Order: sequence, then C-alpha cells, then structure tokens
Amino acid sequence: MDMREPRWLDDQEKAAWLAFLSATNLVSRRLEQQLKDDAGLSHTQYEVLVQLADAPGGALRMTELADRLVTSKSGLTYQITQLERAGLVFRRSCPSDVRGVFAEITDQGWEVLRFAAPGHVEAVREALIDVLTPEQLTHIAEGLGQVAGRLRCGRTSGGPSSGTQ
Amino acid sequence: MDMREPRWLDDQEKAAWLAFLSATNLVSRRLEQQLKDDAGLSHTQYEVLVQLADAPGGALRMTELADRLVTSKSGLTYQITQLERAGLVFRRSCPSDVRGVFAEITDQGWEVLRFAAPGHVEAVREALIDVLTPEQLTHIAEGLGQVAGRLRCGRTSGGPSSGTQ
DNA sequence: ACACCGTGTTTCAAATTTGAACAACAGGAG
DNA sequence: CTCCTGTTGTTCAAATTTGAAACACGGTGT
Repeated sequence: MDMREPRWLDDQEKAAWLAFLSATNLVSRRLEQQLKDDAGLSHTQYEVLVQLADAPGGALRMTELADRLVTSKSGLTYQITQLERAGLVFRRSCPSDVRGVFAEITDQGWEVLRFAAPGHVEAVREALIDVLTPEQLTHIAEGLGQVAGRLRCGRTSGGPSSGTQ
Repeated sequence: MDMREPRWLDDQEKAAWLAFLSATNLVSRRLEQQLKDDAGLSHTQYEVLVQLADAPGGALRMTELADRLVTSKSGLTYQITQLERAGLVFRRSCPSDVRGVFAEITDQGWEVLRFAAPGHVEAVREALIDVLTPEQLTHIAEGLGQVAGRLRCGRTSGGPSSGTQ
C-alpha cells in the first residue's frame, strides 16, 4: 500500500504550499507583535477572550475551549492561569459534572477585549483581509474551510472511497 | 487619523479569517506530529534542512536562513545547535566576513531529508493540497503569495496612496 | 591609527508549549 | 454495589521560543 515513488509537488502545488507556509508564519508573527505592543496580550490569550465573549454566558468548558483554540489541554491550563492572575478570567466548577471546569470572562476581561479589538481587527485587515479582493477572500474562505473541516475529524489515513487515483 | 468606529469584519471576512486561523493551526499541528513520529524532526528542523538542500553548496548564512524560515535569529541559533549535535548540519565560518557563519547540510543531513521527504509530502497532500481543486490551489497560491509579499517588506502602516479608500 | 556606528551571532533569563503521567470522577455492565 | 473503561483537568519535566543585552567585527570618516 505504499508508493515507491512519492507524488512530489508540481510547481503549482509547491507555490501554494510555500505561500501558505510564509503567509501563515508572517501573519502570526505580525499579530503576535501587534497585540503584545498594543494590549499586552499574546494572540492565544486574545483568542481565549474572544471565544469566551462569544459563548453564551461568557463561559466555556476547558476541553471545549482547547478544541476551539486548537491547542493542547495543558497549554490552555497554563494560559487560563495567567489570565486568571491578570483578572481577565476566572474558573468556576461545573454543576452537572464535578470534574468539569468553566472558564468565564470577567468584566475586566470584557474591558480589555473591547480595548484590544479595534487595533487587532485593523491589524488583521492590514495583514490579510484588505490585501485580497472579495473574490480571493471567498475562495480562501471556502478552500481553507474545507481544509480545517477535514482535519477536525481526525482523518489521518485517506478516505475509503478515494484511496488511489 | 484614527477612526472612532473601527471597520469590523463582515460575515464573509470573518469566515475567511476563521478558516485561515483554524487551517493554519490544524495543518501546523498535523505536520509537526507527522514529522516527529516518522522522522524524529520538528517542522522547523525539517525546513532548515530543506532550505539548505535547496541552496547552492548546501549552505546559507544564519541571517538569510532565519529570514527564509520566518523565525527569530536566536531561535535559529538554538535549532542549528541541535541539528549540529545530531550531525545533520555543521557550522562553517564565512571567508569574506569573519562575523558571518554558514550553516551547511551534511551527508547525513541529506540522508535524513531523503528519508523524511516522502512522508512529509504525503502529509502535506493529505492535509492541504489534495483537499483542494487545482483552481482553489491557484487562488490560494496567488492570494497568500500577495499576503506574504506585503509582510516581507516591513509595511506596518498603510501605504501612502491607498490610505482612506 | 582612532573613534563610531551598523551588522551578524550568540548568550541569557523568562515565558510558553508539549506530551506523558496522574488524580478524580462519570457511565455502564455484571 | 463494584469493577472497568473513558473523560476532564492539572502537574511535571523537558524542549522550544523570544527579545534584550552582550560580543566581535566591518566600514567609514578624520
């Protein structure tokens, strides 16, 4: 079931992969810097606040939050501890499941988020959104949406019906 | 020169940004895992080998290499030290500039790279390339190419001619 | 030759990330 | 009720990353 000769990337594919890698790292780096400078938050911390602010009741279970952020559970534990220390978030135990822990955003968390959001959105525009035409944006949203969708469902090996060819 | 009311992202833009963030993290995570499991390399280390293998003479200056990998110089110093310890790379001083340091790939580095490449390419296909149609790939290559291009030229503030629409 | 500023790398301490091991509990079968 | 298996979060040590400071040198003006 292995190919002696792997299917290398052609020029088109290589270009796409290279662009993806570069854009990914550069955008990440830029946003990290912007958030740190303007609001004293790491991108991870900012995303925690965004997810909590979006969630009903401003709270989410640790595991659910970790999944949304695409980060490890231990990594999230660390960041929540930091944010708790900063007073932007607090932990609350789950009524229906003693093991469960809710992370909930505080008023001060909302404040910080409201303060940081405009600059962050502007940075996202400058780095990505406003660089592209609406058509490009549509195509990227669709394509990368598929990519993310597939990877979320733990598909490591190729699907059954589309094995070879 | 600041807007009281920031231009928030509309649904289309938000979807694109969300997809970009998710795809970015998920792909990164998947490749990191694949390389570590199959070849005992981190993605950063793998990219170092790729860049050196691509370079004439199999060698690059530290700064040049750091720029291509989009990483910090100190971070590169660390990784090159690790790779040197593993015998995949070695340091060589630059003839024309005593300060300069070349990182050069070794025969063993080539071997490891040849061993790791097929599996990595296959993983890249599974995660990104083969998920998309050729048209989508073209659009993404073009769009993200522009994004990367702009960010490489240290443009923090908006350009002069395209300020306010 | 000398003082100076900019460049190329490394060093260093601190922050972050990760996976494995652990502790506590939920849910169901016997 | 009791045993098993799977979850949920945290802890822990080790690896990695980062920016600032330290170093060593190149190039220029005087």
